[in-house]
Amino acid sequence: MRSQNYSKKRQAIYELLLSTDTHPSADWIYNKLKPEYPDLSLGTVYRNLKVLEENQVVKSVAVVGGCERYDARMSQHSHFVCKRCGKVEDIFYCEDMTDLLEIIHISSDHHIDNYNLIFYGNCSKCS
Amino acid sequence: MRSQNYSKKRQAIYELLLSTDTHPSADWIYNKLKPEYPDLSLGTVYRNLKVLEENQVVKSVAVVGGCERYDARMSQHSHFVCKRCGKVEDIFYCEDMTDLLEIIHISSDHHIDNYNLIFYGNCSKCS
DNA sequence: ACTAAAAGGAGTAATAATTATTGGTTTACC
DNA sequence: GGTAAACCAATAATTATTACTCCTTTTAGT
Repeated sequence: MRSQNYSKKRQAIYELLLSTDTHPSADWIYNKLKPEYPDLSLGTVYRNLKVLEENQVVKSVAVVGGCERYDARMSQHSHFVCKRCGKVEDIFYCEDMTDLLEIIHISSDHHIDNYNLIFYGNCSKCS
Repeated sequence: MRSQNYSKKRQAIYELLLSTDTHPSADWIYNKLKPEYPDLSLGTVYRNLKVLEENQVVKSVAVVGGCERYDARMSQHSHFVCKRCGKVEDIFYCEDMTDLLEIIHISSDHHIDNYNLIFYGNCSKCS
């Protein structure tokens, strides 16, 4: 990584992710940034998403229709996925599972880093 | 669907899923059944998994390394996924979220059918 | 500033999981 | 027995994602 900053495009990808709550796919990001960065390539979006993921400033929160969906909100929260339209929404009301993690760790002897809780259904528009 | 029963191969796929707790992928199922059904085709496995999923006797519980993993255990439970070796294990100790579902339904107006809770980490062998 | 090394990127080719198609076989049911 | 639907193998097609090649930009050390 460069010491100073992210590159222009990497920064743009990150900021787009920060600015939206739609939990976009790589393709969505590509199409959104293409007008402003006409020489952007889809491979660059994928590569930078991976870099941002390694840097722990972005994570994949769900796979909807075979397609990874990303989020720059790193605090623990859950998601709702509409099975019909594929929309992904944040769910903040959620119990703290710290105790549960501890219990599972002790009983299973696995080291658990994090968890992912996804609710599936039909959103208000689709039902 | 035929009125009597599942076809031989569909039944074999379903029974294999019932008999294991490894949460296999389509490919794993294919390779496991191939010796006994030499003319089995991978497409048949995919197609039947989809049929079984529609019939609600099987469900996809996780995507590990870009690969769907299936489970015939339909009662609500959670899973542990090892980030290193990709193993998927059942986690039964888990709070009942019925109340939570109700709260989310009321506050978000989405109709929630089910949820999926996955824990990620390194299994005892890998850590 | 100068330069070698590393990072970043576009464009394209390659992978890999999954799905669709086609054409033939088996089964159910009358 | 005949017909329509279910089933299936084989293959082709699709689609998301990754790897590769070659070029440009940036960085760090002198």
